[in-house]
Amino acid sequence: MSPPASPFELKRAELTERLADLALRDGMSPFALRDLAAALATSDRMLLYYFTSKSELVRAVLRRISRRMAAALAGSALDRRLPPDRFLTQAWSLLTDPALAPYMGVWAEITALGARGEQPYREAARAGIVGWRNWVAERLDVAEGPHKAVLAAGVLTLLEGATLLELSLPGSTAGVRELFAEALAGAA
Amino acid sequence: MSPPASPFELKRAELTERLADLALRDGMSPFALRDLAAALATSDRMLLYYFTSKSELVRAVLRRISRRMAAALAGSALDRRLPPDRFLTQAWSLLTDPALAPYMGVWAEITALGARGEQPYREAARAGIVGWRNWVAERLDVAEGPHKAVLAAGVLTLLEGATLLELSLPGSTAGVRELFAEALAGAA
DNA sequence: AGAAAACTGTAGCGCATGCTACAAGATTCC
DNA sequence: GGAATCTTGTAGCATGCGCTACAGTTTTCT
Repeated sequence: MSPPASPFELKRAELTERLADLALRDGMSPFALRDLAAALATSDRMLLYYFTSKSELVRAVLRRISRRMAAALAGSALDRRLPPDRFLTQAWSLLTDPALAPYMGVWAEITALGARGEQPYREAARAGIVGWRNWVAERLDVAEGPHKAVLAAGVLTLLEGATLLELSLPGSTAGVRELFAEALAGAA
Repeated sequence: MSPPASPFELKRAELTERLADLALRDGMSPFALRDLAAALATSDRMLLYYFTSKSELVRAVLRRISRRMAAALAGSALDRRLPPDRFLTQAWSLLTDPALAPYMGVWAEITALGARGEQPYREAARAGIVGWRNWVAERLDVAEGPHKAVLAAGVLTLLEGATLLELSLPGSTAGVRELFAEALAGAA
């Protein structure tokens, strides 16, 4: 899919991979080049050699995480079209699953920092939202049209709100999934 | 409501007030003592004298903002009980109003930083969620009981998701308010 | 083999941060 | 009026940050 991949690019890719691990574990905030280098048993000098600047490094890591997340979602049980209420239930379970918690944590960081306009997070947040919306839309078993777009945006709104609330105060959305599954089933 | 208020406390309160203005305008991230001091025409030395440490300063500002927001909401048109669908519509308009955008921006920062476990944001996020939920519950014209709690949490989930999505990508929740207003009306 | 290019280690610059030491004014209280 | 306390300015410490200069080593190419 890409040119033969030079040793430089291979190494850079490997570093990006391991940096993504760290970001998913600890978040993006405590990203300091020296600390990252220590965790990877290299030097900050090396990181800058392969990424030229920190913001470029962050960009690469965000891209990597986004791709990983897309892969995780693609490989999940949610691989076919479902009516809105059933999709909501399934997606809700999926996104609040502990296995995806690291991703949602990073996503929370991105949206909040992006909401404040900070680069490169703003850009990442916008791209993420569009990606999420498409992901939802592709899995909704609903006739194409404006209504479907609104439905997708609505489901996304719920999922976004729920993951953030659950991250901050676990249990604070108990029963909400069922509430809206019923509401959506009724509206269909 | 409190002891006579020493000059010290008065000055501290005034500083907190003006710091809250800055936080609402620029967010919490670029909070550096020297910059804040310059903006207030004082010195970082003074800020530390009145707040003893930066984290205490942040805590004071967050409290102040929370109180202001509560006051703004209490003084809004949303002062009586409404059925869920109508409340949702009204609250949605209120919270996405440009006048409240600064508050929602800070709130986004709090939730995201809190989701990552950073103090004092985590604490502030939890308190905020509980406050929001109570605010919603007090205005829902619904019979007391478990269903009301779920309903309040559901409305909160929608509002939380919508404000974040709108901050990151304005227009991304077009039509969603009406969608759920109908759904909630139907479920009642 | 020798030149050129790619890679990596060491050291440190310049800047920003939260915070402190110290002392000088200002205010209060007897 | 003088002592004690409250308030404020100046200067600077210690640390951490992103990043760079420079030199040395390794690899690649002809």
